[in-house]
Amino acid sequence: MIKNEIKKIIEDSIKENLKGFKIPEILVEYPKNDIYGDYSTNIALKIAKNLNKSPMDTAEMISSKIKKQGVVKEVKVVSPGFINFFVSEDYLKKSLKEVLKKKDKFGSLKIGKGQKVNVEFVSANPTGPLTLGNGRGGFSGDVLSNVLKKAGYNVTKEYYVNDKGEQIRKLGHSVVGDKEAVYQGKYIEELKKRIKEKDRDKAGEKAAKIILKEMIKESLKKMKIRFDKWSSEKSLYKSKEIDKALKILKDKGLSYQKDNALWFKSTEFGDDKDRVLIKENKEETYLLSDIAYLLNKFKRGFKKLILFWGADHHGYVNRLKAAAQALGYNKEDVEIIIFQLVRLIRDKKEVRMSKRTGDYITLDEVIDEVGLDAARFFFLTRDYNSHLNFDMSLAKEESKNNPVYYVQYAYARISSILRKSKIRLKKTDFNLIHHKSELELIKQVIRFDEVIEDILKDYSVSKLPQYAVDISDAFHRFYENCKVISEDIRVSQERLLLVLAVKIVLKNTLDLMGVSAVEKM
RNA sequence: GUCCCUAUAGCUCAAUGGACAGAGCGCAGCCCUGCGGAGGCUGAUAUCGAGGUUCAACUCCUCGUAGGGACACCA
Repeated sequence: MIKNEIKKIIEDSIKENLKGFKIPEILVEYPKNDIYGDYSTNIALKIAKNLNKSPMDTAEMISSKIKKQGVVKEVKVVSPGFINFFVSEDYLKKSLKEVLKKKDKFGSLKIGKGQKVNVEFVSANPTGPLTLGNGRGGFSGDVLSNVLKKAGYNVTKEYYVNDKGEQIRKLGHSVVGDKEAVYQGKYIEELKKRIKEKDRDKAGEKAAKIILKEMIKESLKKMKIRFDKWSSEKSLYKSKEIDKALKILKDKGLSYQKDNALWFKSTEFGDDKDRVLIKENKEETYLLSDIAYLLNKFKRGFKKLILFWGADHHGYVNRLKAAAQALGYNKEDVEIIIFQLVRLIRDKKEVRMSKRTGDYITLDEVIDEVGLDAARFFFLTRDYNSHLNFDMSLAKEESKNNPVYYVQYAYARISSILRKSKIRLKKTDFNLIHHKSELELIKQVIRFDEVIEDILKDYSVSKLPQYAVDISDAFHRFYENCKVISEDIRVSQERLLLVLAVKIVLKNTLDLMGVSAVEKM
């Protein structure tokens, strides 16, 4: 990985110049403008003050000890103190050969060291069809899991089913159709026809099962999301794990009785108020089962728990983190990713998505209308913090003219070229590659593993579609400038190998995103 | 009232505190005697407001303004 090699070079130089100096995190970035080279660092600007030197002098000092060999072709110090690196062409070509050698293994990292990670996402209550919000969390969780696997983690994708309690009871009311009915919509009408139970609780349970099996699981299939593990709230009661969790809290003195209810002293761990575990009516709260579930996950050996929650659950974060600490685990090992909700616009008006009013568009409908690839790409491109507006008409319009097609078109073009060529591809040192657009393309190709590493830092899967667009962009430009298949067999052969490398990496990227790589379109 | 998120081009979104703020759609043009024109190339248009921190602020802090969400013995 070139980025890390450069980091090492900088580190070595600083060590050589300043024995015993405590080096802060060295940041290596891609300069926006290529006159500033391929990689750049601001380290001199960062440490100059501590050294009582000017940033320029510091930068000069660091760069003077860097030899122009191997990866580094040129080092330039630029005001106010940046050190810019130009990567040697030979090194680029060497890295390109590595891509061709490793094929789809390129980009696989060992950072995870096989550590067990649990990623929980969607986990929608079985009370209705999946919504756009579930789509956002679902695609993000799925793709992050793929990236973690690629980085060497042992990942379990998990769905937690709340098949017990208040929501199910409300569902029961709705199916039976009494005064306390809350859910509406076509699916409730369907359920009413199918479920003859007069007992609300039984009706609710039956309905939940049907919804989970026939609606949610079917939607997930459509979304191409496969969970490794399904956990159920009810089973936590059956297995007595609820009691075990309760006992731990009691033994640690972290629960107490008040107003005929049992409370959890979550304030001891930074929550703003204590929370109820067992209500006055002797019923357990969801928090209690969530605590038991947390314990269950840790007991299964996961070192890290990642959860995808919609912004409406934000207030719940401190509670769960408090619970983790109460059980004796680190709150840092519970990573809760909050994504902002999706607003749906139809006919220029906002459509409130609510299972309770029956006024919503299901995820299924959206996928059917815009296509899975476009839907995935659309959701993945947005940052978790963006409050995105999903305009149905726009989405349909864009589905024909979407960045995803730009990427897929690049892939189809590549496939077409490779199909067309009859030249046998042999090993090469790429001595005939020198055009700017060729070199730019190589730089994009070999950057793939750096993208994976970057995503691990903040779990932002949106870097993936961005990268897919970047590499497609570089390819299309290369295509305009350089004819791949020509009379010159030697040039053709080298370019074909470059195209093959692009194909390998692009396929890899699309696979991680769960977007199909099509040979023809 | 308290807490969280957001405000960037006409629209939808990018930009680990960095060097002239990037894409797509839309708009004004140009490019097929060349492997897929679903492409390439030009151009126009943007950081909500006021202070502050910093060598450097779309990014961090404070105060506003506007929008979304959360504040239960609901999940």
